Amino acid sequence: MTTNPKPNKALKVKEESGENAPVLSDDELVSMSVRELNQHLRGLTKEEVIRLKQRRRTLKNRGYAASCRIKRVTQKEELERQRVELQQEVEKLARENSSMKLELDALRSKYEALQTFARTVARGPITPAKVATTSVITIVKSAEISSSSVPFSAAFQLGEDTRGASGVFVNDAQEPGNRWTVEIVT
Amino acid sequence: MTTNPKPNKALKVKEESGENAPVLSDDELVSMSVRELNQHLRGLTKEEVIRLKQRRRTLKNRGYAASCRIKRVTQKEELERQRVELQQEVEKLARENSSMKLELDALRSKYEALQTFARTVARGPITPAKVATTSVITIVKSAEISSSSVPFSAAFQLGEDTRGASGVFVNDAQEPGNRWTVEIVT
DNA sequence: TTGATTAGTTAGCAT
DNA sequence: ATGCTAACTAATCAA
Repeated sequence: MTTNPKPNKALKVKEESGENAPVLSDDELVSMSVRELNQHLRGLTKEEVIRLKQRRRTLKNRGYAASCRIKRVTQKEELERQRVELQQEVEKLARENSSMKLELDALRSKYEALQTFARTVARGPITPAKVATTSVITIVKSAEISSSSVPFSAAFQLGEDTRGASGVFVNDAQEPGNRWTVEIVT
Repeated sequence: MTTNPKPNKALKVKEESGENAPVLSDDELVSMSVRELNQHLRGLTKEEVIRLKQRRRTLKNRGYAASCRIKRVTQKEELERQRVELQQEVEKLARENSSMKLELDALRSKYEALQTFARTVARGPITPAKVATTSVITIVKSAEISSSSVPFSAAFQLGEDTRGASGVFVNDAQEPGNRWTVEIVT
């Protein structure tokens, strides 16, 4: 009764109407416009009209149910697709992340090594008597409210009593009135 | 016929059997074991047995259909939950990523500056020949949010091309990690 | 009226 | 026999 109710009912209607030659098939009936349907309804019993309309409604519902199922599985597939996509993105970002972490560590090591070297070198030539400490000062331009600041570093040698320092720094676009933030690293 | 076939059928069975006192309710029938069912089947017509078994099957199927739908929506909710979770993870990783990128850039700048300094120092002591201009630099300690800052001045000699400078400055309580704002007056 | 959705029914497959 | 699922039907809701 579930798999093939169409032929049964179709035959029923045909027999009962028994008037026009091309008796309505399910496809015809379901895809007919209301106007067309009314034309086919001429000369039919009230009961027959009702039955035909009901069959049409049932056929329509069958289609609605089918599209509803299709929609359901489509949405599910879409969700699964997104899940795979997001998982891949997570993996990609995680890879980038760990490689950057490595790069950062490596650079830190290089930096510290260079720092050690710089101290060693600076201690020699430049008046060994007064120089007691060497510091690296990071100067960050802060013209506005941070954000697009151009970091830039310079090195200074501090005086013996840590109350004086001299050094050399290089920067670009050095203009009067500019403001910088200085971080004394060591 | 779809919404309430149970009471009808249940009554039918009751009336037809008309033997045992507690006529089977749907709940009883569907939750009964096969052994129990067989006991209730004693003294019934073959047809009645078939009908009862069929009703039991239908009731079971009703439950199966319900659990099937529940499973369907549960899976869908689970997929959506995972989607949200993955999206959050992506955002988190992206944030970590960009902050590390910034850190990396800053460290690269520091590294290059230190490199420049190291070359300068290694080349020999500060060469007075290059100094062309003298500037006064005001350094203001800004440990917190300005306000109680202690201004303090120092003098620097700027390089001829304004791309290099060397000088001496004095400050109080010079500690590693402090932050300063440097204003180049001239 | 039309379309979408839910619950119940049946058929069919698999265990 | 039991459980699950697809398709269908009817009921119901919304536009």
